[in-house]
Formats: sequence, structure tokens, C-alpha cells
Amino acid sequence: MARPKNQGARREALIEAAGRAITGRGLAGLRIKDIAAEAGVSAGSVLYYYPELDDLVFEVHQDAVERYLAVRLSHTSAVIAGDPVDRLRRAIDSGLPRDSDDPVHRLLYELHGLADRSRQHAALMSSLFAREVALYTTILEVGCAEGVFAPSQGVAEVARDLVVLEDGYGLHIVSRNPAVDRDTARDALAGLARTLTGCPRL
Amino acid sequence: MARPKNQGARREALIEAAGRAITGRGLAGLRIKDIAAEAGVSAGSVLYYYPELDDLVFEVHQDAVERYLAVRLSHTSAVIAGDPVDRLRRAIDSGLPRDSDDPVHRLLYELHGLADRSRQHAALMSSLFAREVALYTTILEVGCAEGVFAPSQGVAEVARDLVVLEDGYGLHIVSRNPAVDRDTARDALAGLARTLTGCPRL
Amino acid sequence: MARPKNQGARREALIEAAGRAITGRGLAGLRIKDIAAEAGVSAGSVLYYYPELDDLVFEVHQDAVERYLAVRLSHTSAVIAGDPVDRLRRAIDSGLPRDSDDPVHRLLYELHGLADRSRQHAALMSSLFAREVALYTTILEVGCAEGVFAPSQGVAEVARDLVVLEDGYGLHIVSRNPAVDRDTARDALAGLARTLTGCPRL
Amino acid sequence: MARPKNQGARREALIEAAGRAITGRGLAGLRIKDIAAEAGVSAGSVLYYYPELDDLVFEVHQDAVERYLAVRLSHTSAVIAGDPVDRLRRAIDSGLPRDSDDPVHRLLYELHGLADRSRQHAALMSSLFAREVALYTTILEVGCAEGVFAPSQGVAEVARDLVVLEDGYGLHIVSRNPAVDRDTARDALAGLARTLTGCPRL
DNA sequence: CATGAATGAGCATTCATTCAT
DNA sequence: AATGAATGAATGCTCATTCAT
Repeated sequence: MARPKNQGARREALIEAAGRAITGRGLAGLRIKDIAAEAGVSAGSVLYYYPELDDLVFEVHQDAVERYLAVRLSHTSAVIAGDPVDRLRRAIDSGLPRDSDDPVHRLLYELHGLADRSRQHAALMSSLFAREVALYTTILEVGCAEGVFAPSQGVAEVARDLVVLEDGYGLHIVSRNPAVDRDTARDALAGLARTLTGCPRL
Repeated sequence: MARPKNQGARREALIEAAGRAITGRGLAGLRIKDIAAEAGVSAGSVLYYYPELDDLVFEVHQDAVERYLAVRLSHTSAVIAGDPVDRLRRAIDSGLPRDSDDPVHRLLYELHGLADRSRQHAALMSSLFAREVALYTTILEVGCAEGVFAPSQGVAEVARDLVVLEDGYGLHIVSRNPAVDRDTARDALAGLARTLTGCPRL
Repeated sequence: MARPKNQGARREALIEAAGRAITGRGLAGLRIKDIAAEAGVSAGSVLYYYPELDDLVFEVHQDAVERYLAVRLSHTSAVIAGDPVDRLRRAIDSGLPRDSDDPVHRLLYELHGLADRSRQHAALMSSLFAREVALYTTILEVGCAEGVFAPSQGVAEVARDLVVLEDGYGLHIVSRNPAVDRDTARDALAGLARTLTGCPRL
Repeated sequence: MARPKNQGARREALIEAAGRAITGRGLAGLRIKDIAAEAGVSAGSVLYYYPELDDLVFEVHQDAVERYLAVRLSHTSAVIAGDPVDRLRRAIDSGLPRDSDDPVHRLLYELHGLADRSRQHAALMSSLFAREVALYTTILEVGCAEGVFAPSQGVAEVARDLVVLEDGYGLHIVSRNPAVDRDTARDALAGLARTLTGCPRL
């Protein structure tokens, strides 16, 4: 592994390495050694950049949230898909794990488990939630304005329900519940969206 | 703490103690010392009954699932509440954490996190899921037979959506997401139930 | 204080069980549990009869030495074999391990290792040595009296050399030295006996 | 204790320390603590260099065998003593423990006890044996060539008998058998050598 | 900057030992 | 007499952490 020249790049590399280590061994079994090995550096180096390991884990969480959101946003951008129905479908698609081994969702799920004991992590999770709700809200509002969607309740509530359902299905997929797979989840979300928006095209 | 006389009682006590320890310190930080302290015995005694700590944790999971289901079932029993609408309301009530400190939900959430790395735990989680879906399914079917509910889709799907939404909301409550509290969640679930069953009384 | 008969029998059984445990796991890895398991009793029972484990090990050593000597003596008894040459051959035969798994020799070898740190065990080993030397001495002296043997040095020295050589060969056989097996050892001992006694019949 | 700079030196120091610890407390009672104390380092350091303690013990055995052989070889070198009789006397001298506290012999005896349960240690012991036999064989052959020795059997057998007798006497000396001391053993070995080689000068 | 050497705190774990029954 | 339950002392061992180079 090439040596990044500046501090920032090295920290970036460590964040990625730590993410892989967490995905691989789980948060409970996380050792500095693993992060170091994953980054191709010594354990001392990890401590050099992150004297407090919690800080590194937090930045992994931050990074994971930002990356995940960036991907969702780009996948559902109005530029890419002008049609609100299409955008909603894409939103749903981008919010579900590919399968139980999806690294992004596994990582996020693992890190969300820290929320109940850490305010920082709780804030991160809440922020992700809020921005996902905002994503759906935007799409729904545009759809309403265009007359495509006609929800019987507030769009905020519909958006929130969709995100929560997404999280619930994602949870079961990552947790290897055989009764739930990606297709089931996508269909369920689409069905709910159809019902809640009154849009038959969904 | 009183000394149970027989093996079964002592194991029972250890399961409860371990449950408290996990709720208190989290699975990641679980030490035999903590379980022993919580049970009022020595660390050696814990190992005496559970040479493999994983077995104890698994029995904690089993126990938590059974207790949780037992409570839900008794709260929604047809004897207690004959009216399907009332039963559905009670089902929703019994499926959401009281608040972010609800010990039962915290414990279950913590233990469900093991599902992605352990088939046994995954099986437990799936079993809980299936039985919760069955609980809703029963209520819905009775309601349909009585003409109270008129869902536009299959009751199995409606039941599953409700359980998944419950899990999603529960997750956010336990994780201290300030945008979600018990009342919000209950209203959302009730609203969704109303929409999906076409029952205006909900 | 006279010991009840079944006490004696139980202690006897424990001595045998401990002997098997030592042969099986070695002295270094000896645990009370193993002795108990081998005797089919509980660990507490072992401690009940032998509060000091060293005492049990010592009695195992005693027992092993006595049994071994008794076998050698009976194998070389003048009644069984009147001919000194025959007796000498039998003495050699009875002094070498059958193979590297010979349980008697393994046990004795293991226990002799205690001699350098324990006067008691050293005394036991010395006593065994002296009695083996006496065994050879007797045979040699009878042979001399009969004119069968004509050693150029004292019979005590010849006897001692034979016992020491026996021990040395036994050591290598038990230790799995591939260059030494029972036949080699027996031939070597017989050859030396022939040379030292000047008896061509050996 | 000075801190060695390189890995090799530290490992060397640990091998020596472990050797002293084994000589002092015996193999059965060997604790990492003891080795560490003997080496003047922490217990963690011992594990740092030897994650598998067996490896350290094996290297102690290797080292002990090599040192012992090196000393014997140098003591009996043809350069130091040209006369075969003198060399044979020196060989005998170098093969017996000084007394029952001779550290080299105690260590070797202790380690040889591992041979029956470990192929590696058995191989080490066999190798030592073979090289000791070779040492005597060489001396005997040179003596035969010079006409000093005239053995009635093959030199290989004579050499083997001498080594085995050495081992047997060494065993009894280290085990504190009061009937055997160094002088007795040396005289016995010399006497046997005289008989077997037919050399009256021995 | 980065490392490998070295440490020690903290943990599970083993085992002899105690004790009530 | 004999046991199984329960303990705690002792140990190995894993780690984060420190430090000299």
C-alpha cells in the first residue's frame, strides 16, 4: 500500500481500513491490530493518528453515513430521473441492502448499535434518518406539485414511514432472516408507497 | 440474593443476571465478572454452569424472545380483548418500547445484533419475527371474518409490514433518535393499520 | 489406628487409578480430576483419602517398585529356573521394557524423575536399584559357586554394571530412540554378561 | 541484566533463562513468570518472542544438546589428546555429571523426559545419542588402527554400550542414588572399556 | 513519521480445595 | 463415606499502550 503524503490522506486511509475491519470482525471483536493490518501499517501508527480509538470509530461512522447518503442522493437526483415515480423507485432501490452481505449496510447497522450508548453516534444516526426522510419528502413534494402523488396524510409522515420500513427490512435482510429478502422488501416498500401516495403507477 | 437449590434454578438465575449485565454494559463489554456480580456469585460459578459463555448468551436470547412473546400474546389475547380493533391496538402497544431505556427491547436489540454472525441467533430472531407476524395475522384474519377489516392486500403482507415497521420504529426509539418517540411510532403504526385494513375505527 | 478394610481397598484402587493417570497423561499434567475419573469416583473422594496428593504419588511409586520387583523375582526364581545361565537370561528379559509403550517401565521412568527433587522418591529409586543389584548378585554368586561363571572382577560390580546398563537401555527404549529396541538391548546385555562372567553359554 | 539489542540476542538470553528456570524448578513446575524473572524481563516479553512456549522449551533442549556435545568434542579432540587411551578417558570424564547438582546433566535429564510424548524431543535425544556413539566410535577406531585397542566385538557395539552405561550412571547420579557417585561411575566405565577393548592401560 | 520492542493491566480459565448435604 | 456445588488463588494470554530509535 502506497504511503499517502499528508496527514489527511493517512487518516482517510485509516478510516477506510477501520471500516473494513469492523465489517469483517464486528465492532465487538475490533482490535487495533486488525485496523493496522487492514491499512498495511503498524499498530503504533494507528494510535499515532487516533490516540482515542473512539474518535476513529466515530469518523468511520461519519464517513459511512456521508458516503451512503451521497450514493442515495446521486441515484435519485432529479437530473438523472425527472419522473417522481421513477425517483421514488430509485430511492427505494438505493435504500435496501443488496443482500445480507452488503458491506455498506452491515457497517451502518453495526455502527448504529452504538447509538444507545453514545450521544455522538445517536446524533449521527438521527442525522442520517432526517436526511433520508428529507430525501423522500422532496421527491414526494415534487410529485404532489406535479399531481402525480396524492397522499391522504402529510408527506412528512409518509416519508418517515417509508424510511422506517426501509430500516426494518434492511435490518432483517442483514440479520439473515430467511423470510425476508431484497425483492420482498422492495415490493413491500413499493406497495406501501402506492397505497400512501395513491399513485397507481408505483 | 437467595441461593437457588437446584441446578435449574441457578441456571435460570444466571440467565437473568446475564440479561441484566448485557442490558447494562452491552454485549461488546460483557465480562464474566459482571454476570457473576449481577448474580451474586463468583466468576468461577458462572463458568461452572456455562463453560461456554456463548451458550449462556444464547439462552439469554432464547429467554428474552420467549418472555417478550409471552407478554405480547397475553396482552393481545382474545379473552382479554374480544374486539379485533382493540386487539390490534394492543398488539401495537405491546410491540413498541416504552422509551429508549426499555430493558426488554434494549436486550433484544442488542442480541439481534448477533444474528449476522451466528446462525443460532439468526434463527432465534427469525423465529421471533415469524411469530410476531403470526400474531398480527391471526388478529387480522379474525377481524376480516367479522367484517371489521377489509384489507386490499393479503393479511400476511399487511401483518409483515406492521411487524417490520414496529421493528424500525423500535430501533429508532432505542437508539435515541429524537425525531421518533413512542407516541409518534404508535400513531404511525395505527395510521398505517387503518390505511391497510380500511378500518376507520383504528 | 486400624483402617477398615474397605478403606484399604479404596486406597488401593486409588493408587492403581493414579498410576494409570500418570502413565496416560504424564506427571506434569496430572490432575486430581483424572485420577478420580480413572477410579470412577469424584474428585472430592480422592482428596478425602489423600489430602496431600504427594502422598498418593509416593504410594504409586512404592507400589510400582514393589510390583516390578515381585515380577522380576518370580521370573528369576531358582525354583522356576535352576540353571544360573537361564536365570541370568531371565533376569535380563524381565528388566527391559517390552517396547516404548510398556506401562510399567513408563510409570517407573516417570516417577524416577522425581528423585532429584524428593528425598523420598530418591530413596525409593535407590532401594529398587539396590534390590536389582542384589538380584543379579545372587544369581552370579550361585553361578560362581557352581563354577558356571568366572568373573574377573567382583560380582557386585558386575551386577551393578548390568543393572545400570539395563536402566540405560530401558531409558532409550521408553524414550523412543529408534537406534535402540528391545532385541538390541537384550543382545547387548547378554553379550556384556558373557564377557564379564566369562561364560560362553550366555 | 543488559538489554540485548537484536532479536537473536534476546532469544538467546531467553533460552538461557528458560534453561536456568527448568533446572531450578523442574519442567513440571515451569511458569512463564519464572523464565521472565530469570531473564530480567516481563512475562509479556517471553510470550512476545515465544508465543508458543513449547518452541522455547524445544530450543532450550536443542541448545543444551549442542552445548553439551561441543564441550565433549572439544574435551576429546585429537589435537588436545593424541593418545587414544587418553582420549577415551577424557570422553568418559566428559560424559558423567560432576555431581548430582551438575546443571548440564540435570537439564538434559529433565528435557529427555519429554521424549516419550514428543517426537521432536525424541529426535533430539536420539541425535545426541547417535553423536555420542560416533564420538566413542571414532576414538575406538583410531585406537584400533594404532593397535592400542583390540576389541573382540564391533567398535559400534562397544561404543553404544559405553554411551548407554554413561547414561545409566548419569541417571543415578543426578537422581541422588547414594550407591553411585561420579568416581564409582568413572571407574566402572573405565573398567568396562578396558575389558571391551582389551587395553590394559585403561 | 513510523516502527518494533517491551510492558502491564485486565481478562478468561483451570484447578485444588472447601463445605453442606 | 461420598458427592456435587461453589469458590478463589494462580496462571496464561490478549491487548492497548509506551518508548527508544
